[in-house]
Amino acid sequence: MATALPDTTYAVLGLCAKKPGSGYDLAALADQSLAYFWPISRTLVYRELERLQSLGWVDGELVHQVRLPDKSVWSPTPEGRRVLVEWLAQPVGSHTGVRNRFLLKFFLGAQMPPAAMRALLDDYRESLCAMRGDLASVIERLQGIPGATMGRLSALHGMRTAEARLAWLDEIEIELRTDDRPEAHPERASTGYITTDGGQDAHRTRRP
Amino acid sequence: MATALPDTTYAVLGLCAKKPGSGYDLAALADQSLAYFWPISRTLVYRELERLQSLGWVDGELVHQVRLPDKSVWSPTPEGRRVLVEWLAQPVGSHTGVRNRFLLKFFLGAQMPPAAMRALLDDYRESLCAMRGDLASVIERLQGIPGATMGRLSALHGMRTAEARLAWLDEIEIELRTDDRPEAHPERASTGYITTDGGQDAHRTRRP
DNA sequence: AAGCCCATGTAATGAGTTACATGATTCG
DNA sequence: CGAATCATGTAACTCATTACATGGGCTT
Repeated sequence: MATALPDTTYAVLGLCAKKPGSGYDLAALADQSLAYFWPISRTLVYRELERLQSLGWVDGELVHQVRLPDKSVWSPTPEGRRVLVEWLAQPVGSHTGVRNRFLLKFFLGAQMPPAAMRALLDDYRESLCAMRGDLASVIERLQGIPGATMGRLSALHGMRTAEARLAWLDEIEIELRTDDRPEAHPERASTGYITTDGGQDAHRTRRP
Repeated sequence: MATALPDTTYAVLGLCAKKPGSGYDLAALADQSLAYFWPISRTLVYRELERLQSLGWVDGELVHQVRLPDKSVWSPTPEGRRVLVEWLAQPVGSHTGVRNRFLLKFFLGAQMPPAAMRALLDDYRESLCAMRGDLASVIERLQGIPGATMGRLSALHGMRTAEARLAWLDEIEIELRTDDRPEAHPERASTGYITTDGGQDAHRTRRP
């Protein structure tokens, strides 16, 4: 078997399976839907369509337009639909390489002056609130619209996540107010790393 | 101002600010801590150290060892500490390009036969349970360890997120059992996209 | 006249991964 | 004797982004 294709390839395939369209169309649609949890740039859409075509998974129908440029409307081939369903059915696994910029800063943030940490947390709270609000209005709008179920439930997933993280902010607020942060002096502190080896600093260089 | 450096550069800088060490050490530490929310491969650590050195943000002290290979122990320069704090203080923004492989499949999953959707959800639940369990034990172990506060709270962030998503699974279970999924027939259905334009399919090609 | 929309790309750059190379030491 | 650990890389590759190019039509 050849090297596994990137998820983005299947994402584009899935998009034109939902609704056939030009590369431009699909990119615009991706930007309004998948972008929340799987951003794809316009250029990449074209590249993936090229690949999908060479794999025989999509087929382009040239559509002439009078006041607009001609375009190719892409839809999946039967084979394309088959591999899409196959890919969808494969388990997702837990380590999906999720990157969280906030946590990165938060974890390293013991170095920060308290005021900066304050600002970081406030900023995070604000963006979570905004996200919750946005998603709430999306959900409300999609209520009862046939065929919008998956979109609405995806938005709900994001909203529940945002809510939980806001609750987390309240939860840690108490703990950080006690200002019990010994790691503010890095040279003397334990690393505080999330390890599974009993709390000792692992991978210490063995001394001769 | 030159192009912004990737967050990973600051991540490595932050690591050796927490605890100076060889590239090997830092990679191992990253693998036990940051890997949960910011994975960095070993090779990349070396490349970033090189860059950090050329920027004058870290300094390497050569340490001779008798039974082990010599190594360079990296620590941040005063300038390095300054830019680290500066970077930490910058707001994180909401759209951090978070990718969620599960949501990608879930959203496109209207195409799937119900059994495959079932499998996808069960799989997701299982990995969330595992994650919650792992993080719970991490948190318990870090209880009361001085200097482990940030690590513990980061783990708590992950646990709360996992809990909320498990609750989301329960929440949607009811809705999906009704089997009201008109988008199972893509050709006839609305796209169900998360848009902000009033629920109509946007970017339709204007007809002449 | 300026500027956006539709439509399709090219080119350059950069981030990140995986596989591989090397070589001493130490553990089972 | 083989495997793992410590230590530092090189090489090749791929995903993804950003900037740029082109050009007709429509809006203000």
